[in-house]
Amino acid sequence: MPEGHSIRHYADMHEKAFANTRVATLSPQGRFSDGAAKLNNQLFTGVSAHGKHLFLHFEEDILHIHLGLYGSFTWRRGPSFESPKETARLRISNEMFASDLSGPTACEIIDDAGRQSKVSKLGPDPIHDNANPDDAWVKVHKSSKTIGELLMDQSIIAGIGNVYRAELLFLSNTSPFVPGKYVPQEVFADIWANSVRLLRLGAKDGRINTVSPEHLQGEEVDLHGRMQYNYVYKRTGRGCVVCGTAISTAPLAGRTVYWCETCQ
DNA sequence: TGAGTATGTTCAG
DNA sequence: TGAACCTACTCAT
Repeated sequence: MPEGHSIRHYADMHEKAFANTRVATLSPQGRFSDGAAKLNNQLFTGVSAHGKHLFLHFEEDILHIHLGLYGSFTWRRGPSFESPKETARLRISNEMFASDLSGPTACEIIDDAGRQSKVSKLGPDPIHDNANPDDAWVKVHKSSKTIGELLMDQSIIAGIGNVYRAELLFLSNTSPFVPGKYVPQEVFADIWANSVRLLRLGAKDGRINTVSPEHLQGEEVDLHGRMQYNYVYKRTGRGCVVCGTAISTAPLAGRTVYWCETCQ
């Protein structure tokens, strides 16, 4: 479930579980055997993250992980662990915890120059305390691309994906198809402020929840009886949480965008 | 059992 | 712009 909030969540988990301990690493699936051998028995020194990129710091190396669309971590608590699945790219463990990584787009050993190179290609990450949206605003304000495309561009804002795109645009009552240059500055400021708030909330909860308490009505449950967590994302065939209008969909920036034609 | 879908990125053309 | 790639889950047959 990898947008920026998940990466922050996983970073925090690894920090708590492994920081300042010596870890064992192996690659059950075999596609990262050399890397796992190099990391094995190193001191785990800390974590950093920017947007959807996770960096695990070891005493000699940095492990760069990007989960892509399918990647995930499975956590196991010791002192005795279940064996990792055969599909696990990497298991990291100490005496008390194990994390199993499967399906990542990237799992590679880099150095600090490599880390800086990757981060330099990314826009500000709203989840960071010192993130500055000024450059992102300048890029949006100059662009003839739609705001729905721009929000998916990691070099403008890092960490937003298809769910947050749909929800942030809904919360600012903005159509995904408005060109960036026609987005008012106060609307962009609203999108940014909500991204800061919702990415942090998602990182804390470990899942995306964008719906305000006043909209969390008892009847707002999905087919499985679970509470409603999104206003528009994947609500095709159901009504907008606020006004009841059927949710529209269209491909935009290679992904399906969801919006309410009345509210936005 | 197989098709379809998914919160993403990169590279070829 | 489209295809390729990585995995797990749901739904229809």
